[in-house]
Amino acid sequence: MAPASKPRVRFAPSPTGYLHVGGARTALFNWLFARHEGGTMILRIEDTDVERNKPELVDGILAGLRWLGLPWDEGPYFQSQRLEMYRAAAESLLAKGAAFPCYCKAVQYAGADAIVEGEEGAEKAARIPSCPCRDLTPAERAEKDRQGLTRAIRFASPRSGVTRFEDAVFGPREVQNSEIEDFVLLRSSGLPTYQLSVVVDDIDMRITHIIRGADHLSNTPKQALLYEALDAPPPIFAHVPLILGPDRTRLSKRHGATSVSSYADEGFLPEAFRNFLALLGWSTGSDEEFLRTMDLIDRFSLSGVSRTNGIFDRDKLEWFNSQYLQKLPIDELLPYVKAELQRAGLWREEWDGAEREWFAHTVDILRPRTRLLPDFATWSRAFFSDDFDYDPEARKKFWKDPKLPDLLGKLADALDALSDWNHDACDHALRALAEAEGVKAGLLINATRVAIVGRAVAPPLFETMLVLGKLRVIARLRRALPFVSPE
RNA sequence: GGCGCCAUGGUGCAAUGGUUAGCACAUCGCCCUUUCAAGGCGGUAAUACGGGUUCGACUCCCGUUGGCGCUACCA
Repeated sequence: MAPASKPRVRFAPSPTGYLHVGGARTALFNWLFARHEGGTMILRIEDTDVERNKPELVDGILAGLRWLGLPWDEGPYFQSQRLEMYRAAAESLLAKGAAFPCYCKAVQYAGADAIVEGEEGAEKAARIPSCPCRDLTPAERAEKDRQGLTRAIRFASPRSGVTRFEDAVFGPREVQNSEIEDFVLLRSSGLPTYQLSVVVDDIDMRITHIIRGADHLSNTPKQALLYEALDAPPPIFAHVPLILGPDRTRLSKRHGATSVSSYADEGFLPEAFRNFLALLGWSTGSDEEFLRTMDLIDRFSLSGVSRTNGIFDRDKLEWFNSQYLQKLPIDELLPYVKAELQRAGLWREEWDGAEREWFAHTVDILRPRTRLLPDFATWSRAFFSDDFDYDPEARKKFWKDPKLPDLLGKLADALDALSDWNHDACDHALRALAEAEGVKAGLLINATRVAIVGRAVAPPLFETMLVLGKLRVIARLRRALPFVSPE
């Protein structure tokens, strides 16, 4: 047994788009694995494609990882700053004869689909193209160089035999080398392709486990070949299944919100998001679902990763969020609510000081009804501000009875006369009035709720009244009277 | 087209070759109830299809179908 060194993993996004849910889950799996194993997670930005690369997106990706709560241990490294290393590797491969210069124009060699579209007979022969430049003699190469032709460097794939590698999720794999084309390592621009840079970096950074999307599975044999050609031991690969949209196609912009930041904006809790993401393509093997981050770290194992592509289920995500909104220790939740109220311009500093207990209690009675953070500032607004309006639907539903203006006025008086402001006192006062007036308590309760919080949705009335306080309740009741008259 | 991967309710996951195929989301109903939630209880709903192997197959093998991926001087 080799001395067990701690695993080193990396998350390697390319800045061609924002951090989407698929990338987020890959990052999460890497992070969970590293934390579980006591290893290291490296962040590397794969920005070798100058055409598509958008440097300004890097900040967004970093912000997404921070919001998700996935701090990396090393990096970020940028491939664009390590170009010399890739060129040197390509040169050494060239020197060894494991690679060769290619003088073809890029368009001449643009993918199998283009090549196959010929006559029927030609199809089979054209399958795995092998670049003719591979067989050029030294003299011919010298001649091409003299002509000043631009050259790319291609890997000279073995023409027979098989290539094997180990995948922690998909098991041992092997492919026929005849299926592997002479892929480009260094473009004619001198910039490396993904295949080269990823292997060179993973070797240089001593990566032990490559956890990435299954879309890379088919290309892994090429990389296994490169490890061999570079005299480096291959790492353990772990390809995780893809996340698809509800229409079973790859997640993309047309599926609506796919960027992590949009979920942050919508008011999801990062930990709920993590819990949801972790269970998409991985399970503990049991039925447990509510797993806090410590639990996830504790149980995470590559052996629990599924091989089946999964569909992003927004409903389940929301369910997880509502679970966290309800089950989190109140002190953990408060900062999020505070931030939400600040965002809505409703925050008051005393809720962090003298009235902290009031704030905690109010949030506590509100939270069973919340699903997203903004709920605290929208339908719960009246709990944090005197400036609120009456929901038209609620008015329509609970302010129908023509006796209501009169009744609510009397209720305000009765409440005003109370010497003690507590749940039972309010309860008794309201019910006594209902009985004296010959109406159901429910009529008064529902109408009062709309009057004091403006909505049909709120915690139980007397708890609401306690939290609002006597003065507010009475004032709001009287303020509502002119509006209660049914048309 | 070629090569490869995958296949359990609508969705996400369970089930040493032997269970009435389990859990959760969604959905429907009931309970609770002062609105809305939450919570509790229950219902509808799945092993893609066809062949094998086996006393016995969701599980192993083959084929078909379907989905996905790769097949770029993208990553």
